[in-house]
Amino acid sequence: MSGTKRSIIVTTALPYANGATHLGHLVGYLQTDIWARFQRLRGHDCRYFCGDDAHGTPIMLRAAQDGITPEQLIAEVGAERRRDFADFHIHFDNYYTTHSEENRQISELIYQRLLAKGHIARRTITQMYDPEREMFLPDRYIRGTCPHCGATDQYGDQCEVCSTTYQPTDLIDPVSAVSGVRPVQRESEHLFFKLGDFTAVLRDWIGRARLNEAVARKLDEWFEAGLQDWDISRDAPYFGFAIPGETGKYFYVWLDAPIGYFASLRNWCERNGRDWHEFVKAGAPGEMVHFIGKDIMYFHTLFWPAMLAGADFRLPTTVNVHGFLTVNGVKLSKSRGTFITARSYLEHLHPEYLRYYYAAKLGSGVDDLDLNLDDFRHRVNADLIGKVVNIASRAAGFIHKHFAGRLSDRIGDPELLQAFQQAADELAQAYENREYSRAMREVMALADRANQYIDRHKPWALAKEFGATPELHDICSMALHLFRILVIYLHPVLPEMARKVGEFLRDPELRWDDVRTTISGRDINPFQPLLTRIEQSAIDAMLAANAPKGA
RNA sequence: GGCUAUGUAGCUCAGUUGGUUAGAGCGCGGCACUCAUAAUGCUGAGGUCGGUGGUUCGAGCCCACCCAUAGCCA
Repeated sequence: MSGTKRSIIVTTALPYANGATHLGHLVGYLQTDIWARFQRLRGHDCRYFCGDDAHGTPIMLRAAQDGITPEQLIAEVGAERRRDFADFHIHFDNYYTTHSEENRQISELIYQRLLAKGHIARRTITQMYDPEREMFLPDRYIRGTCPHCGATDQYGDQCEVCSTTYQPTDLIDPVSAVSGVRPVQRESEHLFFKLGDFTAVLRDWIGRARLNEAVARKLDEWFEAGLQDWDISRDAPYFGFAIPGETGKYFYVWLDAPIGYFASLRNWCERNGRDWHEFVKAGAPGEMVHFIGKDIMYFHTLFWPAMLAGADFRLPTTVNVHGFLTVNGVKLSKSRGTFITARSYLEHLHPEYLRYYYAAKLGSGVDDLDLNLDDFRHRVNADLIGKVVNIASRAAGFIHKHFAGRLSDRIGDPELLQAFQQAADELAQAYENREYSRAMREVMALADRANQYIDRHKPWALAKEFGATPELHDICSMALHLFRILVIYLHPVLPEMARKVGEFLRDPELRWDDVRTTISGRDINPFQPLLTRIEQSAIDAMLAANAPKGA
């Protein structure tokens, strides 16, 4: 146990319950899972909550298109998500859904508190309406000609050709993407959350939240522009929660989505005999850490903390923002074959390859992460198989052949052992600060030193010349001590490998502080291959499975 | 269009408050070794740091403009 025991709630942005999990999704979940596993290995209470973001117009329309109910759609997608995440060894303490009774209750509670304190305004707005489907249309469901550059078939909010932003009413020849008819303008009364009421509260919170510098700069821009009211209602038909005291009005999906973190937590508490208030009440002692992508900063750094403050809940400890994934330098795109689904990856490649590769490239910033598939193969093969696993592979044979599987009770090179142990603090700091790429570099530098140690002492030559000498015993045992420490350092990233190594060394825990001890004199099990190389053919097969149809 | 970021060897990335010949890993060449999942060790060749112009005794690191890329504009 390192220092005081911390109580930490972590979340990753809830995935929207339509469409398959892809490798872009995994950046956030793996970043979070590694952080949460690290905290647990250190002995802290760290609980990871997530779930499906299940509401909104896209899900309603997608279900209608598939001829099923929204409930059926989100159940199917939810089952897939759980499998995908579990197969990547992402461990949630609870994976729930925003379409739940807990979420309804908390959403209503927060809304009513905001309403009672005068933070809700009403205003009539004009929106595009599809007269055939009898529904208001979100901007992205209106297509038309860009008023700025004249490009045809553009979305209702922004032109993909000239990137101008505009209102859907500005489009030339607008068409409903749902029915194909020309939408009409129609008035409707909407409810607004008065975000500006929380300007001082938010500024104060941001000063304490240890946000990334780039994130803080972006926030400054938003503050300078002034915080505007947020439209939190949508008219029927809508798949979501009805707003209490209103007729035909529903909470906008983004209102109840972050509340889903609390719903997931509450559901877990109810099943584990805990009171969820102890985690979320104003002034609650523990930490609450959100991991999100850079596209949804506004929701998590302004709307969400303001809602919490207005409804007398605790505020987040911090919000960690990551960038987007590119594959071979281009963004995920079905037509370019870079939209690689989690499932297709798992059918051809081991999940821990990707966990390691992402870790090797993730820093604390908002930079995008490139999955370069050639680099991926070379890097994983060189680091994980060539360097790390190889250490055990080259030492274990001697231990079993000459020493009946028992390690020496002497330490071959105390100074080197100490150097490995002393890396713990720096590596812990790197994990804590989400500088995983730094941590991986340091671990691989240590792995190099372990291989150099073996080369310098040439156990194969000693065995050939002198047989089973104490020196041979010490050298090979030493290599395994070093290997064990490396695996502990990699444990948050490679939990399955750590488990296998725990069995191999008959040392099942392999927690962070175990680097301080050794397994001198212990009997170990025969060495089994822990991880095999990435073959180009596996990558080719995965790419073929995601290739655009007809290409 | 505005804003916030990013742009460093073939690839992926580090580069602390501006200061001697710009670093790492992978890949590539050479040598050694053969215990190991052809893995390992030693060694070498590759960048003038997106572009232009400034500030400074001195800039990858500051300023201006430009180009490319990403996200946001609720």
